[in-house]
Amino acid sequence: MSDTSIIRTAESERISHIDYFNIAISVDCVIFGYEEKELKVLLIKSDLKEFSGLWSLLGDLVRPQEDLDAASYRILKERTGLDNVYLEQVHTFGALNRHPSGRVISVAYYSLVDISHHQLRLTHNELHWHKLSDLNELAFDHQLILNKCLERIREQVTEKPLVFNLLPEKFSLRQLQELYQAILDVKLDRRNFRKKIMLKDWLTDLNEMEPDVPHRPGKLYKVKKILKPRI
Amino acid sequence: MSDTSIIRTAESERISHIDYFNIAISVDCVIFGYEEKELKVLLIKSDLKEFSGLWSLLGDLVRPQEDLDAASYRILKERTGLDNVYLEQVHTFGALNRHPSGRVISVAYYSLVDISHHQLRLTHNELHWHKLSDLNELAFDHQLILNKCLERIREQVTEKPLVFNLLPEKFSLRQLQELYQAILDVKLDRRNFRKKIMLKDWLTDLNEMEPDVPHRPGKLYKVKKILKPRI
DNA sequence: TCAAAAGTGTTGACTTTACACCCATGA
DNA sequence: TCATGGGTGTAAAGTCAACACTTTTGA
Repeated sequence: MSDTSIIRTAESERISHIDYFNIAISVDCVIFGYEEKELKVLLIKSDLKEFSGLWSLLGDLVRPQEDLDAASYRILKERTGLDNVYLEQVHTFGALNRHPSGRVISVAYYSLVDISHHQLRLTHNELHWHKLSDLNELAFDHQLILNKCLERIREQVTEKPLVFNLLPEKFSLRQLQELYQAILDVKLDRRNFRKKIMLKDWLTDLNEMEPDVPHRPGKLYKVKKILKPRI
Repeated sequence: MSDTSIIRTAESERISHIDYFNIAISVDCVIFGYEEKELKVLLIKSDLKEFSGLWSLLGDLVRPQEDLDAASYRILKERTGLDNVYLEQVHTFGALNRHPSGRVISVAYYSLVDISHHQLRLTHNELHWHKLSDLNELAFDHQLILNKCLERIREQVTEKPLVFNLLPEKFSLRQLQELYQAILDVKLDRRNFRKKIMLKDWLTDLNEMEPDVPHRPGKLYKVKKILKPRI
C-alpha cells in the first residue's frame, strides 16, 4: 500500500495506520414495505439537532467486531423485530461533509419486508412507514441513498424473485401485478403479466381462493423459494 | 441513531463516536487492461510479510479529508500516471479478518485503461499486468474483490459504452469484437455483432483503414462519447 | 495465387406487445 | 342484475440466432 520498499509486517502497518483511524463507518438500511398499492420506506425522526424535524434512514455505527452484513441485520432486527429478511448491500457513501458530527462513511443496504408480518414490531415510537410518493426532505444525504437503492431494486425485481419479501405468504396475481406496478411505476398488461410471471416458474398454486373480496376471487399463490439472508 | 430520547447535537454525537473510530477504511482499485486479446489486471507485489510473494490489488487508506471517489482517482493516478479515467464503485468488503493488521474495510472500484496509452507510466517496479486467465493466489480477499468487479463489468458492457476505455482511440470492429469476446468469455457471430454494435450508435466512422495488417484492412472507428470520470 | 480477414442479408425461431370477451362473485 | 375484477388466446411486430459468399490486401 505504499511506495516505500521496506518490507513491513502487519504489526508495523497497524501502527502506521493509527493516524487514519478517525473515520467512522456506519450502515444505513433502506427498508421498503408495501401497503395500499404503494411502496413505503421505514424512517425514523432524526435525533440530531442539526436535522431536527427531518426523517432519516435507519442506521448505526458499525461495531469494531462486527461484520458489515451483520451490522445491517442487527439494525433491522433492533428496529423491526424481524430477522430472516432479505438485505443487500448497494453502495457506500463517503462524501466529506455528509455527516455534521465528523467523517462518517456509510454503507447502504436495502431490505424488503412484509408490513403486515405478525412478527413486525416497530420498536420506537418515532419510527414510521412513509409513502415514497410523498416524502419530505430527509436528513443527511439520505434522499441520495434512497434513490440509489430504489434504482437497484428496479434493476433486480425482474431478474430475481425479490418482491415476494414485500407480500404476505399468500397472494393473488393481481396483488403481485400491483406490486410490480408500484415498484416500476408503470402500468402492465394483465394477460401479458400473467404469462410472463408463470414462465418464470417462481410460484406454487395453493388451490385456494382470495377471501373477502367484493368480486370474483382470484387464486392464491405462494412463492416457491424466497431469497433469504445469506447470514 | 440510538434509542435514547435525549436530543443530541452533532458535537455530543461526535464525542460519543470516538470509541468507534478504530476501523480503518481503504480503497482497492481493480484496474483492467486489454492486450493480446486478453483481459488483464494491474497488480502489485504485496509488501506485507504475511502475504510475501503474493500479488495484490492497488489500494490505499482513505485520507481523513478525502472523498472515496477522490481516493480511487488518487491511487490510479499515483500508480499509472493516468487521470481522466473511468472508475466505478462496486462493493464494500468488510469481513472481520480480511486484513491482518486490524479492522480495515475496503471499498472496491474498478477501472478500465488503455495499456498502450502514451501517458501510462507504471510508477513502481513491482507493478505488473497479469492475464486474468493466469492468476495465482492473491493477497487478502483480493480474488473475491476481483471476481465481483469482473461480474459487474460483464453486466455493464452491453449497456454502456465502457469498453472503449480499454482500447486505443482508433480501432477496428474486429478489435472491438475480440474485446467483447475476452470480457464475456464467449464467441460472437461477426455479422450479428456488427449489426448490434452499429445499432447502438456509439461509433463514428473515421474513414480510415487499419494500417499494417497482413490481410484486407478494416475500417477504423472511434467512439462518439466515452464515459469519463465524474470528478 | 494464396491466405486472411473484411464486408454484407436473409430466414426461421423466439419474444414481446396489443388487444376483447365471457365468467364468477358479492352487493 | 350490476359492478368488479378473474381468467384466457391470438396475431402482428420486433428481436435474436444461424448461416456463406465475394472482396480486398499483403506476402
